[in-house]
Amino acid sequence: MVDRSPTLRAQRRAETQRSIQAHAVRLFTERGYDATTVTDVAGAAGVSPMTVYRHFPTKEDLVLVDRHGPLVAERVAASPAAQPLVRRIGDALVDSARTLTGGARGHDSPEERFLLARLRLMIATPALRAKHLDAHYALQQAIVEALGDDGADPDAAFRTRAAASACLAAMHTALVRWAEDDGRTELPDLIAHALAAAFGGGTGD
Amino acid sequence: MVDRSPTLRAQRRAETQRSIQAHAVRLFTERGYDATTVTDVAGAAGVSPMTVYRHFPTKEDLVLVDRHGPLVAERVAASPAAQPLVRRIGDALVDSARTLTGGARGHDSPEERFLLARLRLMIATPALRAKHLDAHYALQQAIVEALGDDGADPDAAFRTRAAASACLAAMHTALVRWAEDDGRTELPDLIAHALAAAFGGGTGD
DNA sequence: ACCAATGTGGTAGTCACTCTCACCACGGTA
DNA sequence: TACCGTGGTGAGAGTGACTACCACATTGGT
Repeated sequence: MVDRSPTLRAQRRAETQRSIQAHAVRLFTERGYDATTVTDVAGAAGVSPMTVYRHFPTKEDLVLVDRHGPLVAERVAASPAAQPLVRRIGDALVDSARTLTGGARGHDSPEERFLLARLRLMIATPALRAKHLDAHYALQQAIVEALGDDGADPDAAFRTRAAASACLAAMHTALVRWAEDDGRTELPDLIAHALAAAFGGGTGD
Repeated sequence: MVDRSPTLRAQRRAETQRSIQAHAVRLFTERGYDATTVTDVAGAAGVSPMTVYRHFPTKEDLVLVDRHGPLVAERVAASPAAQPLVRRIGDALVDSARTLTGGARGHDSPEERFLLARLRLMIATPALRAKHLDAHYALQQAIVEALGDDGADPDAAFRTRAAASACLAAMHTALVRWAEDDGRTELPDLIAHALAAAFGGGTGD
């Protein structure tokens, strides 16, 4: 027999992980991030504080949004190499945001709303701001690798890194604005606007 | 009555503050940031842990470099308004770096070396990376205010913020490279290079 | 039915950081 | 000189994030 099943044990593990994060985000939005202890989260999820740390290395990771990486990397790699770097990266960021927020408004799946709740929590909570900025580091690395500027020429990697971090910073400005507007504005459009403001009018369609 | 004298009391306060930070930076560079406790720093400076927290709200603030703000703001405000935003901000960043690192090499004052030690510590220590990125937030705000885009048009402020954060992110890439190279490269030149990579060749002289 | 792997809980501990109370040197005033 | 108010400091207890070590139980393969 080929072991096709997700081993049922892994299923349980994934389920508790999902449960912990769901309860965490709920409590954070209800009481606030600082006012909620890890023990509270553990209690709400019906597990011990230990288990929380087994699944999420830090309290901040309970909110961290990590799905951008592969998506952005894929888009960047697929973008036409003739375009300037910031254009390629900028378009990838806008496209990814469009995908993650569900393209046009209308079909807000629960999963999608959960994603946006985490994102807004991350941006609106001062204690998480630094971590969120730091998270863009991983994204930057993913972009550099996707563009293949990683190995040979260190200067090419440096310049790619500079362009990527600049694009991500502009995007972050858009995220902050989006969180402040309480989501009334369309995130992809805001990102395109921020990129245009930083790199000139040609980046966001 | 306005108390005009430095009051000798304030002098003592400033002195202990200087002493605490000096011992902190020394211990951090010797043993590493994580391996040094606040109690260690307090002991080395001959004060109680309480006193450390009275002067520096967090352990991270013992290393934080805060002098860029006013300097960059001043340069940005003085730059010609005809230039595009990223050019004005970029030039201000390069000029400020040149000033803070002592222009040409040669006259490394003790104070200046201390500044650079803190800066390198800040960048090379993973635990401080997030804080350092977060510190650019204050810089970004200073730039927005210096450009006077703060009040009337919210969109102008947004675009300025996007441009400023993008410039700062590019600069941060240069800082990382500089720290990795152990200071062998000239910081202002690296910043100019990073800005050029992100915004096109016209930004760094 | 056995055994190893793995997810989990408990306890104790470290460290950053806060709060509260008391001390005392410094500052101006009588 | 004597007198207080202010402000920098110290000591202690306490909270919360996070870790290390050990024990227990369930799962998965033999």
